[in-house]
Amino acid sequence: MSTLEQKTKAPKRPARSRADILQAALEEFAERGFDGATVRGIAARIDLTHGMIRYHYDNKEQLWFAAVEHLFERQFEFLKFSDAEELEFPRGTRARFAKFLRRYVYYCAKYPEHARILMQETVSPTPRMRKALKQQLREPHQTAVEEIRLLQENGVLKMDAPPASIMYMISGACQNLFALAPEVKVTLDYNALSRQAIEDHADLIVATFVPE
Amino acid sequence: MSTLEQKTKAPKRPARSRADILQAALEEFAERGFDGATVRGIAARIDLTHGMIRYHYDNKEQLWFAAVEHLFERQFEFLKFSDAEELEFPRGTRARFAKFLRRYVYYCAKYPEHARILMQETVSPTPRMRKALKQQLREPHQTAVEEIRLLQENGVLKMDAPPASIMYMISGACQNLFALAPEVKVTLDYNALSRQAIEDHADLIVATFVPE
DNA sequence: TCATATATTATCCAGATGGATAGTAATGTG
DNA sequence: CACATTACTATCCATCTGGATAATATATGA
Repeated sequence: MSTLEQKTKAPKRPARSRADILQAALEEFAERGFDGATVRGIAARIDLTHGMIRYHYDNKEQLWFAAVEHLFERQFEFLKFSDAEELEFPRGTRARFAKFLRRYVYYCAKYPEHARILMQETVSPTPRMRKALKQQLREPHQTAVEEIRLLQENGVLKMDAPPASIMYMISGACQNLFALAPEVKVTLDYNALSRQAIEDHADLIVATFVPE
Repeated sequence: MSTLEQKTKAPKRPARSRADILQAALEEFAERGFDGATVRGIAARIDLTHGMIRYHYDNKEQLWFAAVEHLFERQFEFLKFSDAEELEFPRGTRARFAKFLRRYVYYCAKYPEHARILMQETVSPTPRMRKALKQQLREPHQTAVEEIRLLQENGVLKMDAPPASIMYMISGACQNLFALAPEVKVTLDYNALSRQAIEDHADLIVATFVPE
């Protein structure tokens, strides 16, 4: 029951939507980490006072949790296979895996803050953060591992290695170029977020991990 | 000219070495980011007062710079090929690339804070940090790209993709499992830093990127 | 129009932080 | 032993931070 939704008697609409605040929070947390991020800094990104943020969210940790929840919902929507696609691309097939990988590369390029936030927040999480990550990540990760096992059985993935190892190798291969895009620009003068670069990387990923 | 080194007349040896302080700084910066890290927190990790840190380093940014410099020196030493190895493994050969990749995986597993720090600090660096990264990263990155070009010409790397794309794909594939080791433990109950897991990942990386 | 629920502003506060400084302890050299 | 040099402690301070609260604005429904 978000305080941003108006209920029975609900005058005066908010100037900034819930999504605006959470996106600003994601960017601030991604850039500065949980401790480095400030409520005032998040507010300033969308011309709010820090009091307004605290009006909608009890404290910084709850805001972080809401932002991460928003992040995963958005990712789920982005990567989800439609009913038609589910029929066309059955689980465990090469075609499905290739399609998923390509879509995942597009996701990483569109929301590079995802990788950055996870990298920062999973280093030494507080008990509450551990719990949050368990809730948000455990199930999708385990189904991903199942899918990898299936792909191994079907001979699509020929690697003989622990599924966890394969999974993090591939996700790292997809994410890294975009999560470090500013570094790539400075050191190699390569614009990783250009349309062409994204397409090239998707091609490379598919060619590397789903050969033939 | 570090104030930690004793010069002509130099009584009273320091209780903590320069390397101790920089390692503590690296861990704090890796865990909490530049803004989130505190000088007092770094000092506390090795039982120093924050005054002592400021005695050796003028300010937080200089300390960060020294820590990153230390990081890259350590990496260079770790990955460097000895003279004997340079003879045995000429540039642009498959054997050299395989050896390098395996060594890089070991490095990532031993110093996971490396990937974390770069991920945090290259997101929106201040002008001074941009300059620092240029100085430390530009040259090694460009020689790495040259090596990739050579490997492509020699047919060792068969991928037809921009070298920057290949480079960040491979480094991400190597780093990710270890940089996110705490996450892997929580979500998949897989100990990425165990000797066996490291060896498995090195095998997987070599098999994937240097096939045959 | 007026009550009411929500949105927003303007403060205040205690604690932490980076930075500064004055003074003290230890140790090698002359 | 004195003295210079380095290592270290103990403070102090302005600023920023998360959090709290009281007053105000705005739009809707009765």
